[in-house]
Amino acid sequence: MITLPDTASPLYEKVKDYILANIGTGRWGKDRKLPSENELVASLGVSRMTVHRALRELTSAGFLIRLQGVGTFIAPPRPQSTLIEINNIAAEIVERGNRHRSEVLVLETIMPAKELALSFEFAKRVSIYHSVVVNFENDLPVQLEERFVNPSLIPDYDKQDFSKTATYDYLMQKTPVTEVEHIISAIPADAETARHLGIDVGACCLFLHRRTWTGAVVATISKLTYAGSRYSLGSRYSPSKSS
Amino acid sequence: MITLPDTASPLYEKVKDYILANIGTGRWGKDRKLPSENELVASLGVSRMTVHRALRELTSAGFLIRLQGVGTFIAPPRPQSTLIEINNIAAEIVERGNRHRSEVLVLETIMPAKELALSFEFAKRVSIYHSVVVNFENDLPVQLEERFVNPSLIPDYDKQDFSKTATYDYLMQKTPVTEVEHIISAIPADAETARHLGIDVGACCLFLHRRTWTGAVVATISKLTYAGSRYSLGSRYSPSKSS
DNA sequence: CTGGGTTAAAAGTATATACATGTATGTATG
DNA sequence: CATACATACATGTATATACTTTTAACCCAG
Repeated sequence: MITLPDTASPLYEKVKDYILANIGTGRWGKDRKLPSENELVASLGVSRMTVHRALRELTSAGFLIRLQGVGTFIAPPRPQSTLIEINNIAAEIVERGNRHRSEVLVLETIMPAKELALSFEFAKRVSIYHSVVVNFENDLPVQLEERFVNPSLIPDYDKQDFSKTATYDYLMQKTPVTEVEHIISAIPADAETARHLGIDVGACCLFLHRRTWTGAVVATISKLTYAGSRYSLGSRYSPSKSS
Repeated sequence: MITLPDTASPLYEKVKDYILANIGTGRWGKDRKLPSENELVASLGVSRMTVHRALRELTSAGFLIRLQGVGTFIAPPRPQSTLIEINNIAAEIVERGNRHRSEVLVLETIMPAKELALSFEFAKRVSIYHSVVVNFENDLPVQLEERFVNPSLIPDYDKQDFSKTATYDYLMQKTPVTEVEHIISAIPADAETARHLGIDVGACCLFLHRRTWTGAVVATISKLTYAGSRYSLGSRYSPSKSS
Protein backbone atom coordinates (compact mmCIF):
# COMPACT_ATOMS: atom_id res chain seq x y z
CA MET A 1 0.00 0.00 0.00
CA ILE A 2 1.51 3.27 -1.18
CA THR A 3 0.63 6.57 0.46
CA LEU A 4 0.35 9.54 -1.88
CA PRO A 5 1.63 12.94 -0.73
CA ASP A 6 -0.68 14.99 1.42
CA THR A 7 -0.83 18.08 -0.74
CA ALA A 8 -3.70 20.27 -1.85
CA SER A 9 -3.72 19.05 -5.45
CA PRO A 10 -6.52 16.73 -6.57
CA LEU A 11 -6.13 13.02 -6.19
CA TYR A 12 -5.89 12.22 -9.89
CA GLU A 13 -2.99 14.67 -10.16
CA LYS A 14 -1.20 12.89 -7.35
CA VAL A 15 -1.72 9.61 -9.18
CA LYS A 16 -0.33 11.20 -12.37
CA ASP A 17 2.69 12.47 -10.45
CA TYR A 18 3.21 9.07 -8.88
CA ILE A 19 3.17 7.40 -12.28
CA LEU A 20 5.37 10.02 -13.93
CA ALA A 21 7.87 9.71 -11.10
CA ASN A 22 8.11 6.00 -11.78
CA ILE A 23 8.50 6.29 -15.53
CA GLY A 24 12.06 6.00 -16.63
CA THR A 25 13.38 4.79 -13.30
CA GLY A 26 13.17 1.24 -14.56
CA ARG A 27 10.67 0.47 -11.85
CA TRP A 28 8.29 -1.04 -14.35
CA GLY A 29 10.63 -3.52 -15.95
CA LYS A 30 12.23 -3.85 -19.29
CA ASP A 31 8.94 -4.44 -21.11
CA ARG A 32 7.88 -1.05 -19.72
CA LYS A 33 4.48 -2.36 -18.77
CA LEU A 34 2.64 -0.59 -15.98
CA PRO A 35 0.48 -2.29 -13.37
CA SER A 36 -3.11 -2.71 -14.47
CA GLU A 37 -5.76 -0.27 -13.35
CA ASN A 38 -7.02 -2.73 -10.77
CA GLU A 39 -3.53 -3.30 -9.39
CA LEU A 40 -3.03 0.45 -9.06
CA VAL A 41 -6.41 0.69 -7.35
CA ALA A 42 -5.26 -1.91 -4.84
CA SER A 43 -1.82 -0.41 -4.25
CA LEU A 44 -2.86 3.25 -4.13
CA GLY A 45 -6.22 2.85 -2.42
CA VAL A 46 -8.17 5.07 -4.81
CA SER A 47 -11.09 4.24 -7.06
CA ARG A 48 -10.63 2.79 -10.52
CA MET A 49 -12.20 5.85 -12.19
CA THR A 50 -9.58 8.06 -10.59
CA VAL A 51 -6.74 5.82 -11.73
CA HIS A 52 -8.36 5.66 -15.15
CA ARG A 53 -8.51 9.42 -15.45
CA ALA A 54 -4.86 9.78 -14.50
CA LEU A 55 -3.84 7.15 -17.04
CA ARG A 56 -6.07 8.63 -19.74
CA GLU A 57 -4.61 12.11 -19.31
CA LEU A 58 -1.04 10.81 -19.33
CA THR A 59 -1.90 8.89 -22.48
CA SER A 60 -3.28 11.92 -24.28
CA ALA A 61 -0.18 13.82 -23.17
CA GLY A 62 1.92 11.20 -24.94
CA PHE A 63 3.60 9.60 -21.95
CA LEU A 64 1.77 6.30 -22.13
CA ILE A 65 0.29 3.95 -24.68
CA ARG A 66 -2.74 1.93 -23.74
CA LEU A 67 -4.04 -1.14 -25.55
CA GLN A 68 -7.48 -2.36 -24.70
CA GLY A 69 -7.31 -5.92 -23.50
CA VAL A 70 -3.53 -5.80 -23.16
CA GLY A 71 -2.25 -3.17 -20.79
CA THR A 72 -0.56 0.18 -20.30
CA PHE A 73 2.98 0.82 -21.51
CA ILE A 74 5.50 3.60 -21.30
CA ALA A 75 5.54 5.39 -24.64
CA PRO A 76 8.80 5.40 -26.58
CA PRO A 77 10.69 8.72 -26.43
CA ARG A 78 8.75 11.23 -28.48
CA PRO A 79 10.09 12.86 -31.61
CA GLN A 80 11.01 16.46 -31.14
CA SER A 81 8.03 18.48 -32.06
CA THR A 82 7.02 21.99 -31.50
CA LEU A 83 3.98 24.10 -31.48
CA ILE A 84 4.52 26.79 -34.01
CA GLU A 85 2.12 29.57 -33.50
CA ILE A 86 1.49 31.07 -36.82
CA ASN A 87 -0.13 34.19 -35.64
CA ASN A 88 -2.27 36.81 -37.05
CA ILE A 89 0.40 38.98 -38.57
CA ALA A 90 -1.49 42.16 -37.72
CA ALA A 91 -1.59 41.24 -34.03
CA GLU A 92 2.06 40.22 -34.15
CA ILE A 93 3.14 43.54 -35.59
CA VAL A 94 1.08 45.52 -33.10
CA GLU A 95 2.50 43.43 -30.27
CA ARG A 96 6.00 44.47 -31.28
CA GLY A 97 4.87 48.05 -30.85
CA ASN A 98 4.84 48.75 -34.56
CA ARG A 99 2.18 50.03 -36.88
CA HIS A 100 0.26 47.62 -39.09
CA ARG A 101 -1.38 48.58 -42.34
CA SER A 102 -2.64 46.49 -45.20
CA GLU A 103 -3.33 47.20 -48.82
CA VAL A 104 -5.87 45.23 -50.83
CA LEU A 105 -4.60 44.44 -54.30
CA VAL A 106 -7.30 42.03 -55.43
CA LEU A 107 -10.74 41.07 -54.14
CA GLU A 108 -12.78 39.12 -56.65
CA THR A 109 -14.82 36.05 -57.42
CA ILE A 110 -13.19 33.57 -59.75
CA MET A 111 -13.68 30.14 -61.20
CA PRO A 112 -10.78 28.11 -59.81
CA ALA A 113 -8.31 26.48 -62.11
CA LYS A 114 -8.27 22.72 -62.02
CA GLU A 115 -5.42 22.40 -59.54
CA LEU A 116 -7.02 24.85 -57.15
CA ALA A 117 -10.40 23.13 -57.36
CA LEU A 118 -8.59 19.91 -56.50
CA SER A 119 -7.02 21.54 -53.46
CA PHE A 120 -10.49 22.52 -52.31
CA GLU A 121 -11.57 18.92 -52.82
CA PHE A 122 -14.51 20.14 -54.88
CA ALA A 123 -16.49 17.53 -56.75
CA LYS A 124 -17.75 20.04 -59.30
CA ARG A 125 -16.60 23.48 -60.36
CA VAL A 126 -17.96 26.31 -58.24
CA SER A 127 -16.73 29.87 -58.00
CA ILE A 128 -14.62 30.98 -55.05
CA TYR A 129 -13.37 34.21 -53.54
CA HIS A 130 -9.85 35.33 -54.22
CA SER A 131 -8.00 38.08 -52.40
CA VAL A 132 -4.47 39.41 -52.43
CA VAL A 133 -3.36 41.69 -49.63
CA VAL A 134 0.01 43.17 -48.71
CA ASN A 135 0.73 43.61 -45.01
CA PHE A 136 3.00 46.45 -43.92
CA GLU A 137 4.97 46.92 -40.72
CA ASN A 138 5.72 50.61 -40.35
CA ASP A 139 5.22 51.13 -44.10
CA LEU A 140 7.66 48.34 -44.88
CA PRO A 141 5.95 45.49 -46.75
CA VAL A 142 6.60 42.22 -44.91
CA GLN A 143 4.00 39.75 -46.11
CA LEU A 144 2.09 39.04 -49.28
CA GLU A 145 -1.12 37.23 -48.45
CA GLU A 146 -3.12 35.43 -51.11
CA ARG A 147 -6.30 33.77 -50.00
CA PHE A 148 -8.89 31.55 -51.64
CA VAL A 149 -12.11 31.23 -49.71
CA ASN A 150 -14.97 28.76 -49.97
CA PRO A 151 -18.12 30.89 -50.42
CA SER A 152 -20.41 28.19 -49.06
CA LEU A 153 -18.84 28.68 -45.64
CA ILE A 154 -18.06 32.39 -45.69
CA PRO A 155 -20.64 33.98 -48.00
CA ASP A 156 -19.85 37.64 -47.35
CA TYR A 157 -16.10 37.51 -47.74
CA ASP A 158 -16.07 39.87 -50.72
CA LYS A 159 -18.15 42.49 -48.90
CA GLN A 160 -15.44 43.18 -46.34
CA ASP A 161 -13.14 46.15 -46.10
CA PHE A 162 -9.86 44.39 -45.46
CA SER A 163 -7.91 47.58 -45.13
CA LYS A 164 -9.73 47.93 -41.78
CA THR A 165 -10.39 44.41 -40.52
CA ALA A 166 -7.56 41.95 -40.96
CA THR A 167 -8.57 39.03 -43.18
CA TYR A 168 -7.46 36.69 -40.44
CA ASP A 169 -9.73 38.26 -37.83
CA TYR A 170 -12.68 38.14 -40.19
CA LEU A 171 -12.22 34.49 -41.05
CA MET A 172 -11.71 33.44 -37.45
CA GLN A 173 -14.99 35.05 -36.48
CA LYS A 174 -16.88 33.39 -39.24
CA THR A 175 -15.98 29.77 -39.11
CA PRO A 176 -14.52 27.33 -36.60
CA VAL A 177 -11.38 25.64 -37.84
CA THR A 178 -11.35 21.94 -37.19
CA GLU A 179 -8.20 21.08 -39.08
CA VAL A 180 -5.18 22.93 -40.42
CA GLU A 181 -2.47 21.89 -42.84
CA HIS A 182 0.76 23.81 -43.23
CA ILE A 183 3.58 23.48 -45.66
CA ILE A 184 6.59 25.70 -45.14
CA SER A 185 9.22 26.15 -47.77
CA ALA A 186 11.80 28.60 -49.03
CA ILE A 187 11.32 30.01 -52.49
CA PRO A 188 12.86 32.79 -54.56
CA ALA A 189 10.65 35.81 -55.16
CA ASP A 190 9.06 36.00 -58.57
CA ALA A 191 8.70 39.33 -60.35
CA GLU A 192 5.28 40.17 -58.96
CA THR A 193 6.10 39.16 -55.39
CA ALA A 194 9.32 41.12 -55.56
CA ARG A 195 7.47 44.21 -56.72
CA HIS A 196 4.84 44.03 -53.99
CA LEU A 197 7.31 43.32 -51.21
CA GLY A 198 9.93 45.73 -52.49
CA ILE A 199 12.66 43.13 -52.72
CA ASP A 200 14.86 41.80 -55.51
CA VAL A 201 13.64 39.18 -57.90
CA GLY A 202 15.06 35.85 -56.75
CA ALA A 203 15.49 36.97 -53.15
CA CYS A 204 14.79 34.31 -50.55
CA CYS A 205 11.29 34.23 -49.14
CA LEU A 206 9.65 32.08 -46.55
CA PHE A 207 6.56 30.60 -48.13
CA LEU A 208 3.71 29.19 -46.10
CA HIS A 209 0.88 27.26 -47.68
CA ARG A 210 -2.09 26.73 -45.42
CA ARG A 211 -5.38 24.92 -45.83
CA THR A 212 -8.08 25.04 -43.17
CA TRP A 213 -11.05 22.74 -42.83
CA THR A 214 -14.43 23.19 -41.22
CA GLY A 215 -15.65 19.68 -40.77
CA ALA A 216 -14.96 17.79 -43.98
CA VAL A 217 -15.04 20.95 -46.11
CA VAL A 218 -11.98 22.98 -47.08
CA ALA A 219 -12.73 26.50 -45.87
CA THR A 220 -9.70 28.52 -46.97
CA ILE A 221 -6.44 28.15 -48.79
CA SER A 222 -3.79 30.74 -47.98
CA LYS A 223 -0.45 31.38 -49.57
CA LEU A 224 1.66 33.63 -47.40
CA THR A 225 4.98 34.93 -48.64
CA TYR A 226 7.26 36.57 -46.09
CA ALA A 227 9.99 38.91 -47.24
CA GLY A 228 12.93 36.67 -46.43
CA SER A 229 15.39 38.86 -44.64
CA ARG A 230 12.65 40.69 -42.77
CA TYR A 231 10.85 37.74 -41.25
CA SER A 232 11.12 34.41 -39.53
CA LEU A 233 8.75 32.08 -37.70
CA GLY A 234 9.61 31.31 -34.12
CA SER A 235 8.34 29.18 -31.31
CA ARG A 236 9.21 27.91 -27.90
CA TYR A 237 7.65 24.81 -26.53
CA SER A 238 7.78 22.75 -23.37
CA PRO A 239 6.78 19.16 -24.13
CA SER A 240 6.14 18.38 -20.51
CA LYS A 241 3.64 21.20 -20.09
CA SER A 242 1.25 19.99 -22.75
CA SER A 243 -0.69 17.58 -20.56
CA MET B 1 -35.09 16.76 -25.82
CA ILE B 2 -32.38 16.45 -28.43
CA THR B 3 -31.52 13.11 -29.99
CA LEU B 4 -27.87 12.52 -30.72
CA PRO B 5 -26.89 10.70 -33.92
CA ASP B 6 -27.02 6.92 -33.85
CA THR B 7 -23.42 6.24 -34.80
CA ALA B 8 -20.84 3.87 -33.42
CA SER B 9 -18.76 6.54 -31.68
CA PRO B 10 -18.93 6.80 -27.91
CA LEU B 11 -21.50 8.99 -26.29
CA TYR B 12 -19.11 11.61 -24.98
CA GLU B 13 -17.82 12.10 -28.52
CA LYS B 14 -21.34 12.68 -29.75
CA VAL B 15 -21.83 15.26 -27.02
CA LYS B 16 -18.57 16.93 -28.05
CA ASP B 17 -19.71 16.97 -31.68
CA TYR B 18 -23.06 18.39 -30.67
CA ILE B 19 -21.41 21.21 -28.74
CA LEU B 20 -18.83 21.92 -31.45
CA ALA B 21 -21.59 22.06 -34.05
CA ASN B 22 -23.33 24.72 -32.01
CA ILE B 23 -20.24 26.84 -31.42
CA GLY B 24 -20.03 29.73 -33.80
CA THR B 25 -23.59 29.42 -35.06
CA GLY B 26 -24.67 32.05 -32.58
CA ARG B 27 -26.92 29.51 -30.96
CA TRP B 28 -25.56 30.33 -27.53
CA GLY B 29 -26.09 34.04 -27.55
CA LYS B 30 -23.85 37.02 -27.66
CA ASP B 31 -22.37 36.37 -24.23
CA ARG B 32 -21.32 32.99 -25.67
CA LYS B 33 -22.40 31.17 -22.53
CA LEU B 34 -23.28 27.52 -22.86
CA PRO B 35 -26.08 25.77 -21.01
CA SER B 36 -25.00 24.44 -17.64
CA GLU B 37 -24.04 20.82 -17.21
CA ASN B 38 -27.39 20.04 -15.64
CA GLU B 39 -29.27 21.72 -18.48
CA LEU B 40 -27.31 19.68 -21.01
CA VAL B 41 -28.04 16.56 -18.99
CA ALA B 42 -31.75 17.37 -19.21
CA SER B 43 -31.75 18.25 -22.91
CA LEU B 44 -29.49 15.45 -24.11
CA GLY B 45 -30.62 12.72 -21.78
CA VAL B 46 -27.15 11.57 -20.74
CA SER B 47 -25.50 11.51 -17.35
CA ARG B 48 -23.72 14.52 -15.93
CA MET B 49 -20.37 12.70 -15.87
CA THR B 50 -20.61 12.15 -19.61
CA VAL B 51 -21.45 15.81 -20.27
CA HIS B 52 -18.68 16.78 -17.89
CA ARG B 53 -16.14 14.68 -19.75
CA ALA B 54 -17.16 16.18 -23.09
CA LEU B 55 -16.89 19.71 -21.71
CA ARG B 56 -13.59 18.98 -19.99
CA GLU B 57 -12.02 17.64 -23.16
CA LEU B 58 -13.27 20.55 -25.25
CA THR B 59 -11.84 22.87 -22.61
CA SER B 60 -8.42 21.28 -22.69
CA ALA B 61 -8.57 21.43 -26.48
CA GLY B 62 -9.06 25.19 -26.18
CA PHE B 63 -12.61 25.51 -27.46
CA LEU B 64 -14.20 26.39 -24.15
CA ILE B 65 -13.41 28.25 -20.98
CA ARG B 66 -14.96 27.08 -17.75
CA LEU B 67 -15.22 29.02 -14.54
CA GLN B 68 -16.17 27.18 -11.42
CA GLY B 69 -19.32 28.66 -9.95
CA VAL B 70 -19.97 30.74 -13.08
CA GLY B 71 -20.41 28.68 -16.21
CA THR B 72 -19.00 27.50 -19.51
CA PHE B 73 -18.15 29.94 -22.30
CA ILE B 74 -16.97 29.73 -25.87
CA ALA B 75 -13.27 30.55 -25.92
CA PRO B 76 -12.19 33.58 -27.93
CA PRO B 77 -10.88 32.62 -31.37
CA ARG B 78 -7.46 31.12 -30.97
CA PRO B 79 -4.43 32.04 -32.95
CA GLN B 80 -4.01 29.47 -35.65
CA SER B 81 -1.36 27.15 -34.47
CA THR B 82 -0.02 23.91 -35.66
CA LEU B 83 2.09 21.11 -34.45
CA ILE B 84 5.04 20.92 -36.72
CA GLU B 85 6.81 17.70 -36.28
CA ILE B 86 10.37 18.38 -37.04
CA ASN B 87 11.43 14.84 -37.28
CA ASN B 88 14.54 12.96 -37.35
CA ILE B 89 15.45 13.46 -40.99
CA ALA B 90 16.85 9.94 -41.24
CA ALA B 91 13.55 8.42 -40.12
CA GLU B 92 11.67 10.71 -42.47
CA ILE B 93 13.72 9.65 -45.47
CA VAL B 94 13.40 5.99 -44.65
CA GLU B 95 9.67 6.39 -44.18
CA ARG B 96 9.41 7.71 -47.72
CA GLY B 97 11.01 4.48 -48.85
CA ASN B 98 14.29 6.14 -49.73
CA ARG B 99 17.83 5.49 -48.65
CA HIS B 100 19.45 7.66 -45.99
CA ARG B 101 23.16 8.21 -45.66
CA SER B 102 25.14 10.82 -43.80
CA GLU B 103 28.64 12.14 -44.12
CA VAL B 104 30.50 13.64 -41.20
CA LEU B 105 32.44 16.74 -42.20
CA VAL B 106 33.49 17.98 -38.78
CA LEU B 107 33.55 16.49 -35.28
CA GLU B 108 35.62 18.48 -32.84
CA THR B 109 35.84 20.25 -29.52
CA ILE B 110 35.98 24.03 -29.69
CA MET B 111 35.90 27.09 -27.50
CA PRO B 112 32.70 28.86 -28.46
CA ALA B 113 32.77 32.37 -29.81
CA LYS B 114 31.13 34.97 -27.65
CA GLU B 115 27.78 34.90 -29.42
CA LEU B 116 27.58 31.13 -29.25
CA ALA B 117 28.47 31.09 -25.56
CA LEU B 118 25.67 33.56 -25.02
CA SER B 119 23.24 31.28 -26.83
CA PHE B 120 24.25 28.51 -24.47
CA GLU B 121 23.62 30.87 -21.58
CA PHE B 122 27.04 30.02 -20.19
CA ALA B 123 28.31 32.12 -17.32
CA LYS B 124 31.93 31.34 -18.10
CA ARG B 125 33.68 30.03 -21.18
CA VAL B 126 33.78 26.25 -21.44
CA SER B 127 34.54 24.14 -24.45
CA ILE B 128 31.75 22.49 -26.43
CA TYR B 129 31.33 19.86 -29.10
CA HIS B 130 30.83 20.92 -32.67
CA SER B 131 29.72 18.69 -35.54
CA VAL B 132 28.79 19.23 -39.14
CA VAL B 133 27.01 16.46 -41.01
CA VAL B 134 25.45 16.28 -44.46
CA ASN B 135 22.35 14.10 -44.81
CA PHE B 136 21.67 12.42 -48.14
CA GLU B 137 18.44 11.07 -49.56
CA ASN B 138 19.35 8.57 -52.29
CA ASP B 139 22.77 10.18 -52.66
CA LEU B 140 21.22 13.60 -53.11
CA PRO B 141 22.28 15.97 -50.32
CA VAL B 142 19.18 17.46 -48.70
CA GLN B 143 20.22 18.81 -45.33
CA LEU B 144 23.29 20.36 -43.78
CA GLU B 145 23.26 19.81 -40.05
CA GLU B 146 25.50 21.80 -37.75
CA ARG B 147 25.28 21.01 -34.07
CA PHE B 148 26.77 22.45 -30.92
CA VAL B 149 26.48 20.23 -27.88
CA ASN B 150 26.91 20.94 -24.20
CA PRO B 151 29.51 18.42 -22.95
CA SER B 152 28.29 18.58 -19.36
CA LEU B 153 25.08 16.87 -20.46
CA ILE B 154 26.33 14.64 -23.26
CA PRO B 155 29.95 13.80 -22.41
CA ASP B 156 30.58 11.16 -25.08
CA TYR B 157 29.24 13.05 -28.08
CA ASP B 158 32.58 13.14 -29.87
CA LYS B 159 33.09 9.39 -29.49
CA GLN B 160 30.16 8.52 -31.71
CA ASP B 161 30.20 7.26 -35.25
CA PHE B 162 27.54 9.47 -36.77
CA SER B 163 27.76 7.85 -40.15
CA LYS B 164 26.01 4.91 -38.48
CA THR B 165 23.81 6.34 -35.72
CA ALA B 166 21.91 9.51 -36.63
CA THR B 167 22.92 12.41 -34.39
CA TYR B 168 19.28 12.90 -33.56
CA ASP B 169 18.84 9.34 -32.33
CA TYR B 170 21.95 9.58 -30.22
CA LEU B 171 20.92 12.82 -28.57
CA MET B 172 17.38 11.63 -27.88
CA GLN B 173 18.73 8.61 -26.06
CA LYS B 174 21.08 10.61 -23.97
CA THR B 175 19.09 13.45 -22.58
CA PRO B 176 15.42 14.26 -21.98
CA VAL B 177 14.36 17.45 -23.70
CA THR B 178 12.26 19.66 -21.50
CA GLU B 179 12.03 22.65 -23.79
CA VAL B 180 12.61 23.41 -27.46
CA GLU B 181 12.94 26.68 -29.35
CA HIS B 182 12.69 26.89 -33.11
CA ILE B 183 13.28 29.72 -35.49
CA ILE B 184 12.50 29.11 -39.13
CA SER B 185 13.66 31.43 -41.84
CA ALA B 186 14.58 31.52 -45.49
CA ILE B 187 18.17 32.35 -46.39
CA PRO B 188 20.31 32.26 -49.50
CA ALA B 189 23.00 29.59 -49.57
CA ASP B 190 26.51 30.78 -48.84
CA ALA B 191 29.46 29.34 -50.70
CA GLU B 192 30.15 26.53 -48.25
CA THR B 193 26.54 25.51 -47.87
CA ALA B 194 26.10 25.57 -51.63
CA ARG B 195 29.12 23.32 -52.09
CA HIS B 196 27.97 20.76 -49.51
CA LEU B 197 24.37 20.67 -50.73
CA GLY B 198 25.28 20.80 -54.38
CA ILE B 199 23.22 23.89 -55.13
CA ASP B 200 23.98 27.34 -56.49
CA VAL B 201 25.32 30.07 -54.27
CA GLY B 202 22.40 32.30 -53.32
CA ALA B 203 19.80 29.60 -53.88
CA CYS B 204 16.91 29.65 -51.44
CA CYS B 205 17.25 27.44 -48.38
CA LEU B 206 14.98 26.76 -45.48
CA PHE B 207 16.95 27.44 -42.33
CA LEU B 208 15.97 26.05 -38.96
CA HIS B 209 17.64 27.16 -35.76
CA ARG B 210 16.88 24.98 -32.78
CA ARG B 211 17.86 25.13 -29.13
CA THR B 212 16.93 22.38 -26.70
CA TRP B 213 16.98 22.56 -22.93
CA THR B 214 17.35 19.92 -20.26
CA GLY B 215 16.02 21.59 -17.19
CA ALA B 216 17.50 25.08 -17.07
CA VAL B 217 20.55 24.11 -19.11
CA VAL B 218 20.88 24.51 -22.87
CA ALA B 219 21.70 21.03 -24.16
CA THR B 220 22.12 21.51 -27.89
CA ILE B 221 22.02 24.18 -30.54
CA SER B 222 21.32 22.98 -34.08
CA LYS B 223 21.43 24.84 -37.35
CA LEU B 224 19.72 22.87 -40.05
CA THR B 225 19.84 24.06 -43.64
CA TYR B 226 17.49 22.37 -46.11
CA ALA B 227 18.21 22.56 -49.82
CA GLY B 228 15.36 24.84 -50.76
CA SER B 229 13.79 23.30 -53.79
CA ARG B 230 14.24 19.80 -52.41
CA TYR B 231 12.56 20.21 -49.07
CA SER B 232 9.67 21.65 -47.14
CA LEU B 233 8.26 21.23 -43.66
CA GLY B 234 4.71 20.03 -43.48
CA SER B 235 2.11 19.33 -40.86
CA ARG B 236 -1.52 18.58 -40.45
CA TYR B 237 -3.24 19.23 -37.20
CA SER B 238 -6.71 18.81 -35.76
CA PRO B 239 -7.24 21.17 -32.84
CA SER B 240 -10.23 19.19 -31.65
CA LYS B 241 -8.31 15.96 -31.41
CA SER B 242 -5.58 17.24 -29.14
CA SER B 243 -7.49 16.70 -25.93
C1' DC C 1 0.19 -30.63 -33.61
C1' DT C 2 -3.42 -27.70 -35.15
C1' DG C 3 -7.69 -25.22 -35.05
C1' DG C 4 -11.37 -23.34 -32.62
C1' DG C 5 -14.03 -22.12 -28.93
C1' DT C 6 -13.90 -20.72 -24.01
C1' DT C 7 -12.35 -17.94 -20.53
C1' DA C 8 -9.91 -14.51 -18.03
C1' DA C 9 -8.10 -10.06 -17.93
C1' DA C 10 -7.42 -5.60 -19.49
C1' DA C 11 -8.98 -1.10 -20.90
C1' DG C 12 -13.23 1.66 -22.40
C1' DT C 13 -17.60 3.65 -21.43
C1' DA C 14 -21.76 5.08 -18.87
C1' DT C 15 -24.42 6.07 -14.86
C1' DA C 16 -25.94 7.42 -10.16
C1' DT C 17 -24.52 9.54 -6.25
C1' DA C 18 -22.16 12.36 -3.06
C1' DC C 19 -19.59 15.92 -1.59
C1' DA C 20 -16.23 19.93 -2.40
C1' DT C 21 -15.34 24.40 -4.02
C1' DG C 22 -16.00 28.73 -6.07
C1' DT C 23 -19.20 32.66 -7.45
C1' DA C 24 -23.01 35.66 -7.53
C1' DT C 25 -27.01 37.27 -5.45
C1' DG C 26 -30.34 38.46 -2.29
C1' DT C 27 -31.47 39.53 2.41
C1' DA C 28 -31.21 40.73 7.05
C1' DT C 29 -28.81 43.42 10.35
C1' DG C 30 -26.00 46.99 12.18
C1' DC D 1 -26.12 52.44 3.21
C1' DA D 2 -22.90 48.90 3.89
C1' DT D 3 -21.43 44.67 5.62
C1' DA D 4 -22.10 39.89 6.65
C1' DC D 5 -24.41 35.87 6.16
C1' DA D 6 -27.30 32.54 3.84
C1' DT D 7 -28.49 30.51 -0.30
C1' DA D 8 -28.62 28.89 -4.88
C1' DC D 9 -26.12 27.37 -8.59
C1' DA D 10 -22.23 26.43 -11.21
C1' DT D 11 -18.17 23.52 -11.98
C1' DG D 12 -14.72 20.09 -9.80
C1' DT D 13 -13.65 15.75 -7.82
C1' DA D 14 -14.24 11.01 -5.99
C1' DT D 15 -16.48 6.64 -5.59
C1' DA D 16 -19.11 2.38 -6.50
C1' DT D 17 -21.10 -0.16 -9.90
C1' DA D 18 -22.23 -2.18 -14.22
C1' DC D 19 -21.62 -3.30 -18.66
C1' DT D 20 -18.85 -3.40 -23.22
C1' DT D 21 -15.01 -4.33 -26.21
C1' DT D 22 -10.64 -6.14 -27.23
C1' DT D 23 -6.89 -9.20 -26.59
C1' DA D 24 -4.28 -13.11 -25.10
C1' DA D 25 -4.00 -17.43 -23.12
C1' DC D 26 -5.76 -21.86 -22.34
C1' DC D 27 -7.89 -26.16 -23.16
C1' DC D 28 -9.82 -29.60 -25.79
C1' DA D 29 -11.24 -32.10 -29.87
C1' DG D 30 -9.79 -33.66 -34.14
